Amino acid sequence: MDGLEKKEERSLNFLERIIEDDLANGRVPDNTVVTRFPPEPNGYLHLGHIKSICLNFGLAEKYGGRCHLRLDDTNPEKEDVEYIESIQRDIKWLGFDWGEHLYHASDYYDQLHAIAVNLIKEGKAYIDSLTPEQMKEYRGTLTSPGRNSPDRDRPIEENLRLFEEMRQGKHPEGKYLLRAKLDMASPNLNMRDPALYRIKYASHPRTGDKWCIYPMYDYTHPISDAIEGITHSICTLEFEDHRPAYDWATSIDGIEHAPHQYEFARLNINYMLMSKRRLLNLVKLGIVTSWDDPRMPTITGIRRRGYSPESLRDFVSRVGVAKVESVVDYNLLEFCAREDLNKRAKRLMVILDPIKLVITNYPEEKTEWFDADNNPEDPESGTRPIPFSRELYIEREDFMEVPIKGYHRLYPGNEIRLKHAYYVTCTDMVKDADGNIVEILCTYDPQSRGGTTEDKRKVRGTSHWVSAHHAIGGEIRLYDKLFSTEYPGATTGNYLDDVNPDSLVVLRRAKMEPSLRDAKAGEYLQFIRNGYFMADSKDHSAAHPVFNRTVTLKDSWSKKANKQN
RNA sequence: UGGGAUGUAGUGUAAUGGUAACACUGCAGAUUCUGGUUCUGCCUUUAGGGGUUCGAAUCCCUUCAUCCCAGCCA
Repeated sequence: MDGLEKKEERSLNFLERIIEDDLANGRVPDNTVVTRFPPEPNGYLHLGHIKSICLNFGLAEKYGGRCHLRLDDTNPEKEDVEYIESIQRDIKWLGFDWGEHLYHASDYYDQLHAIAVNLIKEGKAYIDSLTPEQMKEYRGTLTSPGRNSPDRDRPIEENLRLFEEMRQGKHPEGKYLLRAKLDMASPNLNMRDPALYRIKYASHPRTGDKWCIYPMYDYTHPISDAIEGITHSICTLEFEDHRPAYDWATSIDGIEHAPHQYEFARLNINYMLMSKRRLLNLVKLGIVTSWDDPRMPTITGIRRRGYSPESLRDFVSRVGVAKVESVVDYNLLEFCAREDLNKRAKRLMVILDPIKLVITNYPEEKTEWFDADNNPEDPESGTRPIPFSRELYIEREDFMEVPIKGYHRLYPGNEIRLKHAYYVTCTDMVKDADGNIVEILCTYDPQSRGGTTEDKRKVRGTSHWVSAHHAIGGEIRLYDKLFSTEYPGATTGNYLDDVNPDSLVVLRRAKMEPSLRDAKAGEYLQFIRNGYFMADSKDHSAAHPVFNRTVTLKDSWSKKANKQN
């Protein structure tokens, strides 16, 4: 109880404060907080979007309101149904539900058009025939004001006629533009007569060829928010300069409901890239195999890698939300993955880099079955039988002919425990002609059956193992960070220079517990002492098992060992 | 004197005029049938300067630093 209450006491972030203040002062219609997640369907959702999703859906949930999913599809040149579908799949996987409230900016094209016509009639918008180059020139610069377009005072009737002709497809792309009549001298460039509609002969994923004029973001987004009754429209910092445009659009005559825009800092993580454009580039260049390559920070990629939605949501909540540009440490992401996976992952024994171990005093044909814990963290998880026999595989790094200081695994004369099974002592080894160790010879203590002895003598090392006769083969994909520097591209200016050449290491000689044949994508696994893994959703099969490493286990030994050498 | 925003341990985020704190990282140690987990401890913080105040991370002035904006992208 105490713990729960303390959790509730956690201080509010700035958005929660705004909402609670609005609620307390009766500024929220029907006391219902309405937010929206408005992705543009021009790429796959990534970790950065998860923050926005959690914020928007989380805020609505916390205050008993609702959150809409609105696809911001105003630029048919870049958008695609592939993305529209993946976005919905990814949000659902994260565990959020927009219920009936799935919308598209394109749902409002008719209304948007009618409002634009009204604007023209009121003399608040005009058709401009400036070329893009001229537009740029007339716009002025950051430090100097712009100039009015010669078309700014075009008669209303003519504006109306030209806008209609634009709609009917009577003019080529770029010929005309509908612009709001605001202030060319504004220090805010977004207010220097922003474009409202442009001509684009592109077929739209939803409206097909109905339109050849498409509305711009600064016009569409705020009005869409207003139409849907959004109360709190939250977006990232770079839209701060657009807020005056937002406020202008939501105060157009006839728009009753006026939502407000609030900005927060987008999520950045070191060693990662978080822009759709650059992620798309990685796919196009073949640096990764696809959008769902397990090294990608896309939701679909992280999912395939083996992260759970719970750990991702936990990550976002730990990151917090503020208005300061920040870079979150990659370590926090891995911490969240491990913390979650530790509680839920099924433990299994897999030898990544096998070396044979023969127990010379163990009967040749005998097989014993031991019960292994499925998860020591979860008493409910039960046990599974694992076969043991005279010939086993252990991890090559679990043996050293000449042990370094502090090494308490297997070496000549040393006794270790084979997890769940017996104590074994190394008596000898077999080498090939080149002097490479090819086999380790041991004796076992029959009294240590099950992994403990009556005399309670201590063994410092415990190794995992698989029975050579029963083991299955398969492919293990060891993933690491896609970039090897904290800020990809920081030194050379080209992020491609910092791609980590070892971001994927494929192991094909691994030996696994037979039960792994039945593993399925979506099952959280821990290969004991090696890390967390998941069957690959595309390539895994019983005939050819394939596992992706989600994240390693924390490893305090290799650090120590490296320091010594 | 273009506009807008932001500065709290290495990294995130609290403290909203009253003892600067939590998490991650890092470093020690204890426990452990995973060198995992768990537990304990340690390190390091209010951008600078001035002012108001009994008292300032918080209010005021000022300096500095960083980020965003000149798409018919979102």
